Order: sequence, then C-alpha cells, then structure tokens
Amino acid sequence: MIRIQKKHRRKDNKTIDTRQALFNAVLELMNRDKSFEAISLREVTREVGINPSAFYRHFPDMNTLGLELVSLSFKTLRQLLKDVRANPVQGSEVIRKSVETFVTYVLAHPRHFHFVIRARLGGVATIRAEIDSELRLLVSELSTDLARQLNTDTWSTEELKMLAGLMIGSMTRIVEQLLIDNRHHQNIVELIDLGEKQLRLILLGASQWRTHS
Amino acid sequence: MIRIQKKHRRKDNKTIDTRQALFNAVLELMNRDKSFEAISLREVTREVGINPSAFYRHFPDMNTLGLELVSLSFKTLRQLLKDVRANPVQGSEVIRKSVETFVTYVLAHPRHFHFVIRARLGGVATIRAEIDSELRLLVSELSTDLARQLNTDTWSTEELKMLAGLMIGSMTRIVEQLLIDNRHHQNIVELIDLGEKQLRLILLGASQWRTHS
DNA sequence: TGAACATGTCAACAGGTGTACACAATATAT
DNA sequence: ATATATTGTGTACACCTGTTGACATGTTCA
Repeated sequence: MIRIQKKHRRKDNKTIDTRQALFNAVLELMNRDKSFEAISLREVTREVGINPSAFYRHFPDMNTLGLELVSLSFKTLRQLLKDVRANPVQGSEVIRKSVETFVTYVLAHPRHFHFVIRARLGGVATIRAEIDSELRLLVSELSTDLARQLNTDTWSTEELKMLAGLMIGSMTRIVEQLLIDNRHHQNIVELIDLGEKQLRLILLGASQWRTHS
Repeated sequence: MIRIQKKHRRKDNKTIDTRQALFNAVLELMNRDKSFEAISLREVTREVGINPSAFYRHFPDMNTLGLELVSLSFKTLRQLLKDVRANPVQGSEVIRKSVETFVTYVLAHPRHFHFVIRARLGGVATIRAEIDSELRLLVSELSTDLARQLNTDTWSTEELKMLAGLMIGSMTRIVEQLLIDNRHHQNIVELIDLGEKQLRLILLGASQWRTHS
C-alpha cells in the first residue's frame, strides 16, 4: 500500500515533494526528446537525485505514474476551459481572442501539453486510452456549447460532435506545431494567425451547413 | 560501407530479402504497441530469426532503418496520390468517393500508415523531422491542386496552405482513429461518414471564404 | 520519550542491451 | 574451380535495466 502524506521534510529543511519531482523529471526527459515508453525508472530517479528503489515509495511502476500525469495534465486544461466559460470572450474578434488565449495558456504550461500531445499516440496502450477518453469528453463538452449557438433543427448530436472534433483537431495541430520541432521559423503570431483562419473557415462552413440544401 | 545486393539466396532455396524482413519486423513490433524508440535492435533480429550482429550487414543502426522506413511509407502514399490525380474522381459524390478511396488505401497498407502516424510525434527527432517535411510537401502539392479549382484572387498562397493543412489534418485524424485503439465501436463506414462530412464542411467554408466581406 | 510511519540508502540479482571481432557459409563471376 | 563479395554465426565485453530485502534516517503523534 502506498499512501502519500506530505508531512515529512528533508533534513536540508527544503520542502521537497519528491512525488512532484518525479512528475517533473518525466516531463523534463520527454522535453529532451524521449518518448514516455523509452524513459527508464532509473533515469527518472537519477534526474531527481534519489535512489532507484525510492521510486516505489511513490508509484508501483512507471505506468501508473504516466496515468496520473495524464489526469494531472488534463486538470490543467479543464481549468482553462472553466475560466473561458466563466468569462466568455465578447466582441468582434471572438475567434482571434479565443485562439490567443488558448495559445497563451499552452505556452504557460508547455510540458503538460507536450506530454499529452506525445503520449496520445505513444506506445503505452493504457495511457493512450486514458487520453483518448479525456479528449472525447472535451469534444462532448464543446458539442453542448455549440448546441446553444446553433440551430438544433439543422444540427444533429452526431453532427455537432463532428464539428467539435474538427475544431479540437485543428487546435491540436496548432499545439503540435507550437511545441514540437518548431524550428520551421513559424513564430507564435503566425501560428495564432493560422489557427484563427482555420477556425474561421470551419465556422463559416458551419454557418452554411444545410442551408445549401 | 554497406551495399545491398539481392543476389544471394539462402540454402533453403527461399528467396529471403533480409532487409525487407527487418522492415517488416519493425512494423510488426510497432503493431504490437511499441513505439519505435522502445524497440531494441536485438528484438528486431530475434523477430527475423537472425543473429544480432547480422543486423549491421543491412543498417548501421536502428535510426537509419527508421528513416528508410519513412521514405518507404511515403512512397506508398505518393503512389496513391499519383493514382488519384491520374483518374480524378468525377460526379456528384466526389468527396465521399475520395474519402472511400483513401480509407480503402489506408486499410490496404495499414502498417505503413500506422508507423507514420505513430512516429510523427515519436521520440526520435530525425525521424520526426523527416515525416514533417514529407507532410509539408503533401500540403504544398494539395495547395497547387486547390489553386486550380479556386479563385486565386481571393485565395493567397498562404491561405491555400491553410486550407490544405486543414484538409490533411482532418484526414490524418481519420487515419489515427482507423488504425489505433479502434475499439470504440467506430466501424469503417462511420469513419468514412465522419471524414466526408468534415471535408464537406471545410469545402463549404472555403466556397464562402471572403465572399462574406 | 517512545512507537509508528514515511522516506530514503545500499548492495545484489538476473536479465536485457549495443557493439566488436574472428570465423563460417553461401552465392556470384571469371 | 577458384577467388571474391555477401551474409550469416558465436562469443565476449561492459553497461544499463527493474526489483528485492535489509537497514538507516527523519517526522509525527500519543
């Protein structure tokens, strides 16, 4: 049984949450171009500066660490969406501002997003499945948001999900280009521009959906 | 120096191209849920049934094998596009038929597509870069195709790439859902349907681009 | 203070890894 | 048939891996 309590401190008086340090180590190693599957337990502990055996005080294995990292990362993302829904963007440049907010948020938590983007298609099936279900949840939530703005006579539930999937897919692509191998001189402003235009085009298509017979 | 000639045969009289067998072994192992980075040289040779040292007769290391696998896989994809351009789809259901053709092609070469989809965001930087540049090429090609069909007064080169990127991104998503963890009861017909609708919506948006002020 | 717990170290294990080198077998070409 | 190039085997090396069990340290609470 592993129960974590943060009451203990190290003798150097610094409050170190080793558990958190282990998370960070994994994120750091992935940032250095390693896929999660290729990161060894010993590597992680080496990064943190503890003995390999100490790892087991916090997680039974790397796999469960990965799973917790998924839910941790999505907590970050859900917070963003909660904020956005609380203060909905208004005015003429809704789309541009939304994309800007999103990109800013991603850049404020690059490691978490980087991890999710990578692990989504990575080698560990359980982690992939977890991310997949989180993303499906996101699509569903966005669908109900969209339902409020669109004519539900012309839009079936299925079609709303299709539209939401398209939008989230587009944003996912932006994040990928933002965080991975971004030496293609694509600066942030250009990417925001790209994202804005893609979303605009999608919503333009949506506005015409089925009015074209 | 490694020079490959296929003149040699094994004593059992079967013509075995070990080089090809090594490729297949990697694809097979990735199919069994391993990321490329996590596949060891020894594993590959074990799968083929040769001594680990024999690997070096064909590739200097796993990395270059991966790179060659990329160009091999894209050769497959380019063939598809060449065929499509030679026999362009006509008639009322252009989009649906295109998506069907594409999906059929993917399912005919699942391993190659599976490999590319996975390695695109995988841990090996050189491989990622290679796939990235191949995909950019695809986007460019599609852009010029689209340029012939759209009004080049309202569409700049940049915007054509934006549109092409959106279309290819959508199709990429379809392939991901088609080949990875597809236990979400999403059968092929449903996926084709999804892809068709997304493309239709995108092209609907494109047809209205900038006629709206 | 002392018991209980949380968290760490250390040493050891069996096994997997990449790679090098000497050698054997096979196929091709003269 | 013999020489040469190609492709394989066998062995060995030093290194990294996950996991274990026994032990030490520090912290909390009664």
